[in-house]
Amino acid sequence: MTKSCIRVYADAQQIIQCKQDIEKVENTINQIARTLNLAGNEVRLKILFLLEKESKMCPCDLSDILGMTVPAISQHLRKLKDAGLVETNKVGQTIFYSISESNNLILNPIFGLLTPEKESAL
Amino acid sequence: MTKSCIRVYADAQQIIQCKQDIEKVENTINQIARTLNLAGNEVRLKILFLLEKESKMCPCDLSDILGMTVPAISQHLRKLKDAGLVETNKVGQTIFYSISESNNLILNPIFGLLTPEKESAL
DNA sequence: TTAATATTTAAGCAAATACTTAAATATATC
DNA sequence: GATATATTTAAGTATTTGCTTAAATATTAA
Repeated sequence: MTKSCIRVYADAQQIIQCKQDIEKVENTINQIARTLNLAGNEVRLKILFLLEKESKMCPCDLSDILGMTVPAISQHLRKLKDAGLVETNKVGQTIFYSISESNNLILNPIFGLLTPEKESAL
Repeated sequence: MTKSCIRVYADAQQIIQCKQDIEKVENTINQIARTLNLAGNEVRLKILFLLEKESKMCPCDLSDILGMTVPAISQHLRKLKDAGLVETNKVGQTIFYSISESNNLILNPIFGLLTPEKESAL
């Protein structure tokens, strides 16, 4: 990164403006990226889909449904919980996970794509 | 994965139903996960945001704006192009990248979150 | 209290990721 | 044709990721 772009037709003003624009949304972009990164994994997206659909599930059930070991599921759930995407409710020795309302703006449009009507449009 | 869940209160019918439901959306989920995974990276999300905003940009400009080496940018662009999220238009020795229309359903709601009004709601 | 169930945590590891630097390719200009 | 610019490709590497297995924790039931 010693030299910068010296394209003949580079629009210096546009580049300066874009730098400012990016800086302005930097925090928001990073937050969205964090959420999308979590949802951008097959297993976790399935977990989120199931929680959205069934409203709550325990690690044991998710393990059964997705055909994966309980620790593997548990570790995915931990990531989702750390990021605030899901929340827990303990009942006896069972821990029910459910979608937390906090990241709705990001996740809801994605869930919307998994309804029968929309699905074919992809 | 030898034993399956034998929770006392497990709802066997629900689990069977969920397995079928997941199988039905398996392909769609995988496709969405692939796109979200690409967008779920700070650098790539910024690239997508800039392409959406400026309609087209070359690797050199993106390198300048994001303060990263050209090869680093180029490799991100390649991933986005391989997935069909962006497309290219060569003019002389400059290659302009732009958002491809194909994954709009997934990406547009995300871009919507980066407008001044919506941003604060996150 | 002992045994079983539900879940998490920890350690280990193979694979994927995101960068770096150097070299290759393609186009434009002199 | 020789040189400069724009971009890609390739090889190397440190870090992250997602699993595995084994052990720890917590709750229930006998």
